[in-house]
Amino acid sequence: MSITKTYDPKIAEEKWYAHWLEKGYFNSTPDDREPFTVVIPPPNVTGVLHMGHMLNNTIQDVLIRRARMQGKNACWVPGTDHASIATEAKVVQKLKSEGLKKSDLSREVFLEHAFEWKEKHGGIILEQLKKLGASCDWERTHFTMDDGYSESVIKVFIDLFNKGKIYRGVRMVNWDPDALTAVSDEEVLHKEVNSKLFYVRYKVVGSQDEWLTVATTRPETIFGDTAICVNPNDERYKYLKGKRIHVPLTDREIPVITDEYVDTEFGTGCLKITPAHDINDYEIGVKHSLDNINVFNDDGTLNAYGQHYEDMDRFEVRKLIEKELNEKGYLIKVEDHQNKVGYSERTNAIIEPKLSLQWFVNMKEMGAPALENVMNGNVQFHPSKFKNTYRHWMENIKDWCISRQLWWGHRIPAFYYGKGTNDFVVAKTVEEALVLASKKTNKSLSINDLRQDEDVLDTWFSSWLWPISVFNGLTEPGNKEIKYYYPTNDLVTAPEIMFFWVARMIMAGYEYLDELPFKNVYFTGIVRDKLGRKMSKSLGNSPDPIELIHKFGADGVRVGVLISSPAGNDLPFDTSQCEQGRNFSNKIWNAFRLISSWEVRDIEQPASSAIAIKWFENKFQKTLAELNDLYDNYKISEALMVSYKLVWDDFCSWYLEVIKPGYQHPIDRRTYDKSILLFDDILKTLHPFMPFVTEELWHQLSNKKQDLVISPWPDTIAHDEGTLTAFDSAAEIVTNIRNIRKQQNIGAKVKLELFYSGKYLGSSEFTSLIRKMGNLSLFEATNDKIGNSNGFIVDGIQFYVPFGDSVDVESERIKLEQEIEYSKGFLVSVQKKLGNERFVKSAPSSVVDNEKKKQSDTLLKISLLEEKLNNLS
RNA sequence: GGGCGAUUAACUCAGUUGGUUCAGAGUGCCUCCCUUACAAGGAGGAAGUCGGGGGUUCGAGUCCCUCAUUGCCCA
Repeated sequence: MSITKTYDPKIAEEKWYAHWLEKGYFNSTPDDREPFTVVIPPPNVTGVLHMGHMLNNTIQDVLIRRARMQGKNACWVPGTDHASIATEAKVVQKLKSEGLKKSDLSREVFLEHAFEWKEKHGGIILEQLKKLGASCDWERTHFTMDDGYSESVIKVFIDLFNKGKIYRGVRMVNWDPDALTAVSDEEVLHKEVNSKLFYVRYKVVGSQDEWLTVATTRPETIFGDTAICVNPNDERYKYLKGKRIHVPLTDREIPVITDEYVDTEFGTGCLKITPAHDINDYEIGVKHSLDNINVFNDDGTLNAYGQHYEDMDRFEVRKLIEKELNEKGYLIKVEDHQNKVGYSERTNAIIEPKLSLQWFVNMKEMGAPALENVMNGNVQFHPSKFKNTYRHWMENIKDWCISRQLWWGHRIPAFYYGKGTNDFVVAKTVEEALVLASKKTNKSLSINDLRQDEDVLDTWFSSWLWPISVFNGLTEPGNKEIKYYYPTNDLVTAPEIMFFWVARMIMAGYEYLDELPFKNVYFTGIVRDKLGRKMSKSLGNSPDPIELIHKFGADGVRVGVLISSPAGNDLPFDTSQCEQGRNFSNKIWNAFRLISSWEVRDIEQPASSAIAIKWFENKFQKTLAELNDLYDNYKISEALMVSYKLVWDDFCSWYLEVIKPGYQHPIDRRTYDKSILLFDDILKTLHPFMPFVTEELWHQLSNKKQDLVISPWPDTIAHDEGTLTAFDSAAEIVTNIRNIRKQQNIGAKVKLELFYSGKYLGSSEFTSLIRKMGNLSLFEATNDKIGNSNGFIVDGIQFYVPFGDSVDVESERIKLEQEIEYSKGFLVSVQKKLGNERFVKSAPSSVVDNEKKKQSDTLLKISLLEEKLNNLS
């Protein structure tokens, strides 16, 4: 039987994923076992897998696979969200390429196109996750616009409305002039930009030639000015009180008002107030009962108030109006200026603050338990530093604008029967609405008198119910599944989603089930490229995950993304990490190849093998305990590193090298059988990270009744620290011998003699191991001082390797002198400490004893080294 | 402008309540080796004033103050 020299992931990946699915290992139904539930942060239905998903989902899969092996009923619920704006934009774009305009279509026809799009592209990302090895329960796949799910969204809207927690009102919203919809505060990105500050003079009404100068970044909003505001404490402008001002380019006159809001230092200290187009101005407008003049159309062009600029874009107008103001003598000067401008996260359009009638969720009441239960640790954040950010946001939370002027999404279940702001009812169906409306108006209305709200709900207004609604917790309250799986265990997501989603899921949890939605939140970092830039499609700096999987194998890529991504830290990604992962797969593969090449016979077990087994069993147990601890603390990349070193350094470099029989020699059965069991345990602990190669080898190593994916996680038993330290001493001796070989240019095949003076007790049972690994012909105690030899000290014992033919006394002398010098320096520092009375008095006795031991050890070492030096000839 | 982090080797990060030779790991780098599992490999090695300064302490990478740099969130 020949086994390929390098591991080929493709075969194993296809074979085992299909097998796992066929066996239904990923499917979960409630039973007696402890549940372990993870709901996927639903990716955008139109999305394709990017590196962020890779990181995120690999972590979830690691957690889920380990829980499954721990005997828990692991349930990972996959799905997608409908991503209102993003999807609608894509559909609009697609229609445009076919010569169709959204505005020419009816809502029904548009939605047909949208669903068609979703059917075609919606499943891509989930299929990609399978390539990664994601062990989701695919039978539970949800979509936020599925019937049952939609029902719960509408139900929650109605319920919150009836509780008075949802209201409709005119507010300043963030208007996206490209997408033609409002977006929430969280969907606006503020960026520092270079702009201009225009100094424009306004004439005082009734004066001959009296002017005041206003500084503004937005001269095009001049048509919407309804007041000039100065600080009441500003001496310069006290005389203006009660006067009226003429707005340039118009025939309007506006009052001068005073408000402490105005910063006397900024610009001229005179602020023009445009309540319809700036949130701060709006608030001042409300306070001073100013008019609102909206000068923009929804698409960002000016309306009739803009006079001859009507229908021209706001930024075009800014340029033209600068020219006109200048020509007509209104413009005093223009300065360069830096300010922050809001951009739409979805379309990158500059956000236009706009007054409009929208639906809001009152956050005050619902925010309280959501804040409290994170701060008190009921919901744990990993790493906990994110609690600060969370608290800051929750303490300054604003009401949530949930209406979107789109068609793709859950249509708001409000039905209007008149023109008044209050002439509506909220109901699940138009029939129910009719009953309510008739009651409210005391008139007999017909269905034709009712119009449903045209808008849909923010996508997050559906996905905040995700941990509940994937188990039908709202449509069938108290059902078996919601009782079993909820609250879920871990949520894995990016910090940028903390407010969009995490906070709101917690709110929904307490609002509807009076219970947290998940116990732990693991925040991943952002995946960045070598230059530190966030990986994004627009920059084109993100590798295609599927191609990476092709190249390095799913296991290799999983290792690659995990190896340097501690929780909450950004992941500076480089494909070389996947290469490292691939190499690791290969290393494991070759360990197997070595073992499987051995001929097994019933011969005596070498002492070196017996001790190696004893050592590795203890080493494995110690590592397992560490591993469990790291998992419990969500230190996933550290857990991987610990596993990596266990395999590479301990198992391959030491254990296998010790037990490896000579070329074309057989191995004894005891060692062989034990090695298979040890390898099995390793595969178990590696499985969550590298599911494919481990399952493959699990079966190749020996006949198994059970697949690895559902095999029990190894039990922890006490380990013997003494065996481990004894091995470390032995290893140190071997390393010293190798060092001497290297320094003296002695080949690995040349046998050496090793002598030691003193009592070598610590590692006596490791003698045979040292002989084998050091390739020694002799290893014994001596009372003679061996002059011409290379030497080293381990555990206070002097070791000698007599010089062979090639003698280099001088280099050995230098080495010894350096070592003595270092040891003496070290001794001085120790003695300084011990000479300090206050140290001896105040430090705990264990620490003092330790220093004393260091002193005596070092004294011994120095005397040994000096003796050795004297014996050189 | 307000708030919260971070700064340890060339890179990415560990470092629990201050106390063993505590200055670590992986990668990279250097040297030697195509040795009979693996060159996607083996053996060995160099590398850091723990951002600067001050303080508390017998003792500080760890606690406090301050400055610098940098990141994130909010306005």
